[in-house]
Amino acid sequence: VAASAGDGGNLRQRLAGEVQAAARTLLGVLLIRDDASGYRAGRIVEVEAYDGPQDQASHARFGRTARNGPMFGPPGVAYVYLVYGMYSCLNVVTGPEGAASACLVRAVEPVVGSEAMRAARIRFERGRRRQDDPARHAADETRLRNLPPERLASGPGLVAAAFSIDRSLNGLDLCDQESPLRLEPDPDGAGPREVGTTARLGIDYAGTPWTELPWRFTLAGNPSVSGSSRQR
DNA sequence: GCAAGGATATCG
DNA sequence: GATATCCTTGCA
Repeated sequence: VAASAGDGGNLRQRLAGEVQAAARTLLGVLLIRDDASGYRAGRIVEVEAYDGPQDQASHARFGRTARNGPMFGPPGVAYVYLVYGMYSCLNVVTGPEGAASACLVRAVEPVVGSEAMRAARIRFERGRRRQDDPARHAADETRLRNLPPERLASGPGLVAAAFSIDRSLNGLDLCDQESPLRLEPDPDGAGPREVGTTARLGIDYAGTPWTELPWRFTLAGNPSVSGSSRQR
């Protein structure tokens, strides 16, 4: 990745450090989607840190594989993978090249284009089901049409659906202001804020101490943090 | 509590 | 090549 001028380069530099610091840096940063489905922007409010091959919760724990290649590359690049056969998850690669650390973007608070996000969620839900059950589709659409904006991207799979993210964006440079998916500083996010920390979710296989480390970071009290209805 | 769903890592 | 598992979600 070529060094780029301006904020993108600055952000990349801040992502190049320790993954926990990078995770805190990402909180409040704007995720921008600029494609044919409409401009969308949201504030990152929840991330998890994954710290390279020694971290037994990380995809890098088996070393470099066909899937996790971007994790070993330069910071500020997207690592997108498919989980549970149906949801894409967006990670921001962190640390110096070769470090294989990354942050999973778990929740985003919509700022601009929430209706485009809703439309993308509906498209995703339509395409998800193999059997075409019209009644089920109608129920899904009703649920999504009634969803409050702050719940449109309040989970890792939901972030991907709302921002039309799939593995075709794997390896994309998120710090390049020309990218159709990118990161930008939030001019309104510079104020005081409280960062919450908990253990990471969905990694029971990792064993101690990895399951217990407080490496999930949230903007405390933000309505778009995932699992407010089922907090762990 | 569990089904949906496909790629992945690992084993043979 | 087969199979257990997975950084999830929403409904029964």
